[in-house]
Amino acid sequence: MTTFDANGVTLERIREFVWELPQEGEMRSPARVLASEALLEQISDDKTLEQLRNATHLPGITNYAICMPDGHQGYGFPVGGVGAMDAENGCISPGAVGYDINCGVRMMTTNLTYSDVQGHEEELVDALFDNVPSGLGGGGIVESDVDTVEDVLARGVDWALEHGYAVEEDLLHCEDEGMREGADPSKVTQKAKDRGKNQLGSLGSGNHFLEVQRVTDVFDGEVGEAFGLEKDQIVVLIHCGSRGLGHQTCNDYLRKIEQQHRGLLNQLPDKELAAAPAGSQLAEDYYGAMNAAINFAWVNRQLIMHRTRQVFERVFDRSWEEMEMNLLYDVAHNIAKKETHEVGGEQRELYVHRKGATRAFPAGHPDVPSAYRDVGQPVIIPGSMGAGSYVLRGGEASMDLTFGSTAHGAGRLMSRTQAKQDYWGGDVQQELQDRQQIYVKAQSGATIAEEAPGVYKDVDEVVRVSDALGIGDKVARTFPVCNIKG
DNA sequence: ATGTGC
Repeated sequence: MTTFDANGVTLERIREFVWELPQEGEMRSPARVLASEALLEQISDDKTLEQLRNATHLPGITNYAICMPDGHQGYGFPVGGVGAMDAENGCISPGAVGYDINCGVRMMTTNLTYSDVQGHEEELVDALFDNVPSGLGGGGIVESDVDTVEDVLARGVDWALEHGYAVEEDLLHCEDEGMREGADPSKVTQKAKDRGKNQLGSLGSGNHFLEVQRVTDVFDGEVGEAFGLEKDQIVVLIHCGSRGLGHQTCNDYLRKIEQQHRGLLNQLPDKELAAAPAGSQLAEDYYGAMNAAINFAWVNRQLIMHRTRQVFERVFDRSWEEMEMNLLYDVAHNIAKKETHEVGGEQRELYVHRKGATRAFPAGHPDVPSAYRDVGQPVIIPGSMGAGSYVLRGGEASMDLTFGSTAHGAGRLMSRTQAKQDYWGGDVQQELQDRQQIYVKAQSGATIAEEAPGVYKDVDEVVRVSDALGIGDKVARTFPVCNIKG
């Protein structure tokens, strides 16, 4: 049998791109890594595999703890990790959702082509940078009070529709139609709401960005047509999350779990995996608060998209409707959700944790919006700012292999600290412009260094694995035109 | 990811 050894963890090759860590000791399930050998090499000297093994200690973990092709180490649970825990006898873990609750991506299509934008790149990037709030701290598109935040937490994009920041079709092209059931604003702390009230409609920092892109390849014409994608078309990608509100919510519940469920915590190999037992009051409270933070993030991306439409109207002197600036889809890649999956021939209700992983439901699944039901849900996988992105569609194998999930990005190769030692923001920015005609504007040079293309894995390789496994199939590829970030 | 720590 072919094996792969790294950092005291031995993986067995099941078949191409499928590697298994057999169950042993205190593990409650085996673990699986979905990767090529090249991608495995890149996680062989950090804590990714150890964290994946630790995740199998969580109560109620079902089938396998799974690492997507873009996986890398995170807080307790790998980024690129999927863990489905029994919703009655298992648990829910904030560290397996991620600090940035409903960090996610949306893509907006247009009827502009690359030639319409060429020559206007600098004007466009400046206008976007001046009008879309970014960077650390406060200042959003909507300055709200705590009452407004509570409305947003409860209703999600429905709030944006009522206030003229969205049209009906935007809701239909969003997971959960932009409103998570079970959101309970009363379970979000006052401190979290205070942090969120002046951040509605802001990108934030780190890997968050707004990027104008052009479609360079359509691999599947039929699905491309269903998604409204054509070669040379201009699209806009928005990547951000729930800002300080989600971060505070994660932190608040980690502390509460540490206080109230010490027994379970002491059984786990890593304190960062802190989990609330399914059925406990705290599990219900976290789920209500997390769902509310999910709604906040959806409104955040909606407001940024609304502002982007206005910026394009000014730059191109046409209405956004005329430019057909429609939402293709919005995907969440840091969430947990109660879902029903077939396990060993029976239907089971599970808390599916996707941390740096994207839902990838195939054609025919009732949760895929009707516009895409025949082809599968759109999956958006951003690469680095020098590489562009992919649009996939949920693959037939995802329900069997990954609880309906695939990758969420290229995946980091090195820490932010290391990145700042290796790169200088201004140089990276200049090179992108000179060599690839990509215009980048950021609040901080340090952010550009931290997000330099060289700190990311090869998104082509990540997507190759997803496509080959049939969990997410290639539909189209894009390349950056201009990018704004924090 | 983050008013850039526990």
